[in-house]
Amino acid sequence: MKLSKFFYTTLREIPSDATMPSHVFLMRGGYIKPLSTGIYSMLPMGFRVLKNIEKLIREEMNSIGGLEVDLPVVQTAELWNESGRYTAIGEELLRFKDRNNHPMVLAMTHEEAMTDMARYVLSSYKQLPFMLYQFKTKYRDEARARGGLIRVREFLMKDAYSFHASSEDLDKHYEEEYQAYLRIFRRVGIKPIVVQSDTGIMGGKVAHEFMLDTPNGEDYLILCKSCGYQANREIAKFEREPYQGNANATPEKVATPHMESIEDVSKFLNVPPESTAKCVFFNFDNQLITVLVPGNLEVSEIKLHNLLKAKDLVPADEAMIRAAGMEPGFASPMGAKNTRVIIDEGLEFANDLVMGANEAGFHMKHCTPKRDIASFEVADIAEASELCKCPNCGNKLKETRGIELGNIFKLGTKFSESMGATYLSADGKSEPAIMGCYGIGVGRLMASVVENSHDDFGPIWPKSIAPFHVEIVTIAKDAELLEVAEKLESDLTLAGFEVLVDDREERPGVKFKDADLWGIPLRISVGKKGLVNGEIEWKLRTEKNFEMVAINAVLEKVKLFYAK
RNA sequence: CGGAAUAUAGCUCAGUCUGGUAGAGCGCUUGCUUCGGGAGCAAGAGGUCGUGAGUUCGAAUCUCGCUAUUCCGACCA
Repeated sequence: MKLSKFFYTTLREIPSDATMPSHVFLMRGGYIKPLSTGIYSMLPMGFRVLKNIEKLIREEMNSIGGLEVDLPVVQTAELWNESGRYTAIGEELLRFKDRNNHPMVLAMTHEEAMTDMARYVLSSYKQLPFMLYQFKTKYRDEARARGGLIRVREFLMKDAYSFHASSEDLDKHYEEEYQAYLRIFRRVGIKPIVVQSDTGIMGGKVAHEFMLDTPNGEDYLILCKSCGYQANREIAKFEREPYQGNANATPEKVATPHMESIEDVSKFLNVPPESTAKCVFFNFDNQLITVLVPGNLEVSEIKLHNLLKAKDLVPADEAMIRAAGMEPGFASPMGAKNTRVIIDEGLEFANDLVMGANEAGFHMKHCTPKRDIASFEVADIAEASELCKCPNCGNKLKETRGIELGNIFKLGTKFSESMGATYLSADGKSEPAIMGCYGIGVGRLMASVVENSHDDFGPIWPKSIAPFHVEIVTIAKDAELLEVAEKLESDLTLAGFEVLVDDREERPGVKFKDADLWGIPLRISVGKKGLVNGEIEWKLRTEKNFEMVAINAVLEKVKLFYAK
């Protein structure tokens, strides 16, 4: 491909709205073009990378028995009603009406459509198991798209769904998917952190997320360096260390004027934060939920969400709190009425705590929940942090941030049951298929590769997905140089390599800067000086310096380079 | 959905406070000179100053509404 015939652009300056490296370079290199918030067009350069990633994922899906299909993006509300998700999902699901006034949706994922396809064909246990996958546009009406391709509204996703006759068979396939995912990420140069994750409104039980470890990540991960426990902070468990003081001391009211935060109170009373109890209020279906966690920790809204099976959970307003007999800022469930009280596991056996006195300007010392709170439920509702210890081995936990590259998920029978994807078992009984689902965001992976592999000048694409295998740059406008470049191009192309020739009448500096933005693994420069000796310059994108190579040795050397 | 900000040439931005002929750099076109990490000179093309009202003799500039975009947070199979 001659650059003069290619459709491309590069930006000299950093787009004003780009902050993350992947966003900056994908814009500057002319890979993507924004069309609206979180909606991007792919230019030829970007599309080539995307297609290469797609190809690589396809190979791995086929290698574990996947069969590629294609499902519609526009679907009926009716289909989504079958699974119950038409009402269960909030505004993230884009709803609209067609000309006949039928309610429709833009698919944000394809469990329903895939289950629909499965039930059309499935009738006997003899057909199981099978795994179907596709590369398909998803639309999610994200409240806040950000970071270029990292979090978008419309995106390409590989989504796979497997169907099984037994949970053992699902387990077996789940492991195959897990290994295939590791291979996919390794092939693009990423070593993911695999964490246990929330199963959310998908139903199901076990789920893992594959995360790129990066400070730019949106997800918080909790890791144990000694035993390998890894979980998304949303659901991470940790060992509780109930505060133990003087178990026999009885509650005593103390003045704490204007001390509304845990930090203020613990400093003022000279007690450690973990000896206080943080009281947080939520409104769940107009019922007041009072949550109590150790003062040094935060409430995990995800855990609470899952515990309550809540769709809408919002902070309670002051009037509601006062109506239950509590005083915001100085609150505790002691003596409270008309509220459901949930306390974290870490407080169940704690004693001698400082809690609110439900009177402005006062707290109570020496409180023991078991004794002093009339009735409560105990649950795991505090958020893990670096202050906590590993639930498995008791060592100190670490926190890091990550970008979710993909997830795998044991769905179970949520969809097959509600939608009737059943089969007759060997003993003639009708059974719902047991399902798993497995997703990878293709565009997000493309951006993540850049996050993971770039320098100050641009992306450094791995050989597996680079937009071209080789870029040939002519160093001066000279017919002879172009002839050599063209000869190399045709030799390499015949050998199956994809070659970009920068044949522009531009100064070398311009060409080199652009080459860096395109991140092609191998750059061959054809210049007058080298040509005298029948040599070209061989430079890897990963290296700073180049070496001289005889023109007639180039083809073999390229083959060798790409064989590795 | 809360908080903050921005909207002027293809891109990055100045001009707005203090109303009076639409600006710069880069990019683009043409010519000349250059030619190894985003060259120089010269001449050009390119903008209903997001949008709608209002104030004014006069609005990019002041006032109000709307829209879009970005950042922080909330939300997020």
